[in-house]
Amino acid sequence: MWSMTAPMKAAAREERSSDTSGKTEPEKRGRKASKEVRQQQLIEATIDSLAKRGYAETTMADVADGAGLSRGIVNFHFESKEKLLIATLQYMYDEYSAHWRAALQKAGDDPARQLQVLVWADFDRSICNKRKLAAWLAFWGEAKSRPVYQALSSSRDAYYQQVFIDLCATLKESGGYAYEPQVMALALSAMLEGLWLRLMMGTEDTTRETALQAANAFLAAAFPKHYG
Amino acid sequence: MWSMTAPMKAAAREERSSDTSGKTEPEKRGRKASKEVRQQQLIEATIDSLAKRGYAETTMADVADGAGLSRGIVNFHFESKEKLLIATLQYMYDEYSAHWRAALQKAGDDPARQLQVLVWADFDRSICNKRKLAAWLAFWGEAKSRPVYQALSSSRDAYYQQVFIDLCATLKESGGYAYEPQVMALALSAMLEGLWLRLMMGTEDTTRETALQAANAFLAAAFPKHYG
DNA sequence: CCATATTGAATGAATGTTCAACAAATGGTC
DNA sequence: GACCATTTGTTGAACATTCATTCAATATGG
Repeated sequence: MWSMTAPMKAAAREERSSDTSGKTEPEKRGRKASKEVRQQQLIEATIDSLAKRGYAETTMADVADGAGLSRGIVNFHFESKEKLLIATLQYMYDEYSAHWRAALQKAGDDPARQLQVLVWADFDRSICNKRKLAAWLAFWGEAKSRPVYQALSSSRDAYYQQVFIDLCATLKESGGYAYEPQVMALALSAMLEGLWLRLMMGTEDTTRETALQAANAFLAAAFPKHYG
Repeated sequence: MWSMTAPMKAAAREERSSDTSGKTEPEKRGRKASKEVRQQQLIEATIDSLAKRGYAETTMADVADGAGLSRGIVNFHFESKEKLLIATLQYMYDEYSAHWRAALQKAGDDPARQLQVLVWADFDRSICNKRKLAAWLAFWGEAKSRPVYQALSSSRDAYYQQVFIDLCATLKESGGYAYEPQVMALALSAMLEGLWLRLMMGTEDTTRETALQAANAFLAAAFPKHYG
């Protein structure tokens, strides 16, 4: 439903876990905002709640409170709690998707640079912040037992993976490497997800900077001719 | 509480998601089993439920049913639902911990072989199966919002990470590599967790075999003198 | 004034916890 | 070994709470 509808506007907002709700926004807030504005507001409040309380403890009341609205409002805009959560997941999926596609677009034609840019995109502040990562992880935890989530829950989808494979294949040819592109692409994308996981868990020893360092070390090791 | 108490017995059982409960076990089952047996039985039923229904939908009734016992029994052996879940997480943590330590013990003195063995241990059937992985992910999804889980939820703890760093440092010296041991250790362990994640999600393109292939490709790229 | 949005109390279902009754094991005594 | 008392384990119904959902009343904007 909300596929690709202005996801970057929200992305540019970065972390907003400190300000408790959308109240401070310049949008008309008190009552009678447009449908789209209210829905996005509620989705953002849902992400807040997922990040703060986890999936299991996220309640409709908490979402409504977080948005500064009344209890029944969520069932009006979204039919049920389940649909709200699906819409939220779709929203994050679209945002992530649009982000790496835009980055790739601007990267130019050099495949080595394209791969580098994709890695950077993963650790961009607009995507890779505690709030969003926590929300992703909350969904992942429920994905296997909910078929509806499964398709959307891996932010890196089949197409993303294919782009990785193609880039690895191109680099292999131009650099004369020995690996299988498919295998190396899996190793690389798995490492990116693993670094996300570390950041989500919030262990002190992993920051966005050290994660990026690790990713670069991997690139240098796997493609020494290109990133030496 | 259950730290290190015979975790391998359960590990050897492998996947048991098909047989619905512990009923078929030769242990005395009908009534009045020993405290430890009942607790382990309930923990296994909890893992089943987490894997099948996810964290949010796991109920005390489902756990009791899964173990073939009555409703009130869980509150007798564990004081509350929260304590049952913590005990379950502790149980899995201990099992994982004991598994890689035992593998490392048997690996001999060659650091290259030790690292290889640690990677293999991660994809051993007793540890790396759908049931256990799903349960891990269920806990991870709740970890950031629950301080109690945080320490136990990263199966790979600080000590594990230090072992990785030390091995990377040793290999760097003997192979004359350029990377920073700490950074490469992070990249490697992140990739392992990322591969787990892929396996948990159950996407068709990643199996235990392809995951192991990817891990080996990483080792070969990062330590060409040792795994060429 | 009509369509649309919003409120907040009422409702009912789901679920964790408690507990009194009951059953099985244990151990001591004859 | 038989008997009984005590401890320990188990059951299932009752209870209290939390929460998603519904909806009649109300407010808003066009």
